[in-house]
Amino acid sequence: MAAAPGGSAPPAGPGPRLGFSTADSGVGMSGLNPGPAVPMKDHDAIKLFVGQIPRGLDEQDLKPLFEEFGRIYELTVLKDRLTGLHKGCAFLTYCARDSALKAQSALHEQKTLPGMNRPIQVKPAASEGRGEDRKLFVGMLGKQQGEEDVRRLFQPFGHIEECTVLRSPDGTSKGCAFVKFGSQGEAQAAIQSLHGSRTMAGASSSLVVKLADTDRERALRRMQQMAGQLSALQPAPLPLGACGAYTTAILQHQAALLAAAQGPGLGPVAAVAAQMQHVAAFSLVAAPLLPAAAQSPGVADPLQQAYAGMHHYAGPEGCNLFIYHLPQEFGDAELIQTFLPFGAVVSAKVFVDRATNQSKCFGFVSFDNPTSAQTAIQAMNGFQIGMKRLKVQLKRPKDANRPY
DNA sequence: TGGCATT
Repeated sequence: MAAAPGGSAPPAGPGPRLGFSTADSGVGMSGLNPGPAVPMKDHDAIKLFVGQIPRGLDEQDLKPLFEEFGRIYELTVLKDRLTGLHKGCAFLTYCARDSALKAQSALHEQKTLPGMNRPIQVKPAASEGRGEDRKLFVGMLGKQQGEEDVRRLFQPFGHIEECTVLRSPDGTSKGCAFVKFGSQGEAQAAIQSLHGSRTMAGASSSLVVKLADTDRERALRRMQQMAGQLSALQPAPLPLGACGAYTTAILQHQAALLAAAQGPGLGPVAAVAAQMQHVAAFSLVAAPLLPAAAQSPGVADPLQQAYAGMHHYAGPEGCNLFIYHLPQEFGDAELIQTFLPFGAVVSAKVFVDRATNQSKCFGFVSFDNPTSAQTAIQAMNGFQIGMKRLKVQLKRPKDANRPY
């Protein structure tokens, strides 16, 4: 009855939104233009949670208490979704951020409403987050796009508190950025409208707009990355393991080839031995570093130097291979292991379909010198695995003309 | 026939 919204509202003009909805989520459409009939709120407005409200008070009763601090944009008493019972609390958004701050400092724990045992609570709603819920990670940007370009893109959705394009030490963009909005609603609106909506010039896929990692997620990601790099650098026990069969077959094949290439006098056994030494030498570099990594992952140490090679990707032209017809189950680590015997692998990447997480059965391997690349082509091009034969050739340069 | 990234 008193619940009828607008029942006693002023007949004309933009009045505050006094609702009785069972709003229980901070996510709303309030970031979008509410239209001419309702007041505008600032982009950096804060949604307040109001607690310790007597059950007898509805929006109209509460309005005078809060209006004292500024114009109200929205005031909603929370009701139980099923029973419709007053839950003793409300969400309150002022048009101006400043009003919310004033109301909070004047009211929070400062007075107790009639019939209540505890003082009123006025504080930012949990949905406002601590900043994490308003901060976006933006991926698949063009490398030439700077902060201003990103701002232009996100400006329509609200007040941008901070905008940072991630860059390598040399200043080149990593193709991603962080954008922090004034409110969670604005951030959500940007995600809805922009994620996947377009492909920026120079990007390989459509724009990514999502919530940024929390600190905890970031720490987890770090650990996973480190684990991945360790497993890639650490050759699996050769006769065993998930890809043992492949590795063994490949080594035998390589042994035969090398034996032929090196002429008489050096048989297959010696060739295999030479490769094992190569692999062993690699292990000697990696293995002693493992305990250090486990104990103090944050310390800058030789481990980071050992990995440094994996961070600068492109070898010069002639060092990069394109490999097609990889087994479906081949990942980066298997690719590295497969090509490690031919030289120092600077990077190896199997391409994965983003939607399905399945390998696309092709990838790239970069060596630190062209001779290793050529040796790898000679040894591995046409190498049969199951029904398929690997195609191993120099990667086509970016600007190469594409034959149909 | 790449470099899909997390201050």
